Amino acid sequence: MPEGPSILILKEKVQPFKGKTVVEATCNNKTLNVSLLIDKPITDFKSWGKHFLICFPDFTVRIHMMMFGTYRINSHTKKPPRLGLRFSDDTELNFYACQLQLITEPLDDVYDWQADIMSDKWNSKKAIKKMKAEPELMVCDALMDQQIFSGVGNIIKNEALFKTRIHPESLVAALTSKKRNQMINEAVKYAFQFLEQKNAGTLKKNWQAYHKKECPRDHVPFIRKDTGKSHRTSFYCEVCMKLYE
DNA sequence: GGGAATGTTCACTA
DNA sequence: CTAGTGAACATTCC
Repeated sequence: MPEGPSILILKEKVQPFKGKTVVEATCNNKTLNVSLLIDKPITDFKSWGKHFLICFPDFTVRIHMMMFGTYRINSHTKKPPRLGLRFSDDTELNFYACQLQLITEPLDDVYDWQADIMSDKWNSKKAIKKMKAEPELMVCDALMDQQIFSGVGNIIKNEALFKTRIHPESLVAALTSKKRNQMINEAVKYAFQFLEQKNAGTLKKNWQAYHKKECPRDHVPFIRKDTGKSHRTSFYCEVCMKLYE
């Protein structure tokens, strides 16, 4: 479910609920005091990378889908939802297997919108600055760092590195500035392609690296390895992807 | 049944 | 104190 583009799709789908007032709210664990939501209007939906934000007048409910989160709009599954919202016109929103958090601070104090790769406030110069502050970071970890590239997940990481021919264990400081800029631009570009392809149902079909067995360029087996301090799986080709170190 | 997977945080140890 | 490890959560598929 996660990765930034999927959250944008969710945000788009719930637009009809903007302005509706919650008449009933349930939570299948104790992570959110749902009585706070009763009779409160949803003022907006926002997102920051993988965070989905339901805004109310005086607070925000943060939903993180983690690995397995799902949702249903105007329907539900057999299991009680982690967060279930019902409205007076008999419509409902249900979220499952997700992490909930109440945010009472102003969102501008909590989130650096310029770090969200899919936001129109995205600022690549700021990301470069953050990368320069951690020169020993491997690029696989840098891309997955939500404070630098909010919204990037393991799929976007693998596809962007393959397309730009950068070995995932390359060090940030060793990249040429040209290569670094290519990597950043490709991550952003692919995130939007991800969005389009997911909507078209062609996402998996278009993967060139993620979970692939061999390199489509060189037809040699991909290396599949836990990389970096994040220990997330990378799929890469030692023939065409250069290691900068 | 075991293992893996689009993710993150926290407790614990060396 | 810090870096690294393992656990925890939760779901579905093979």
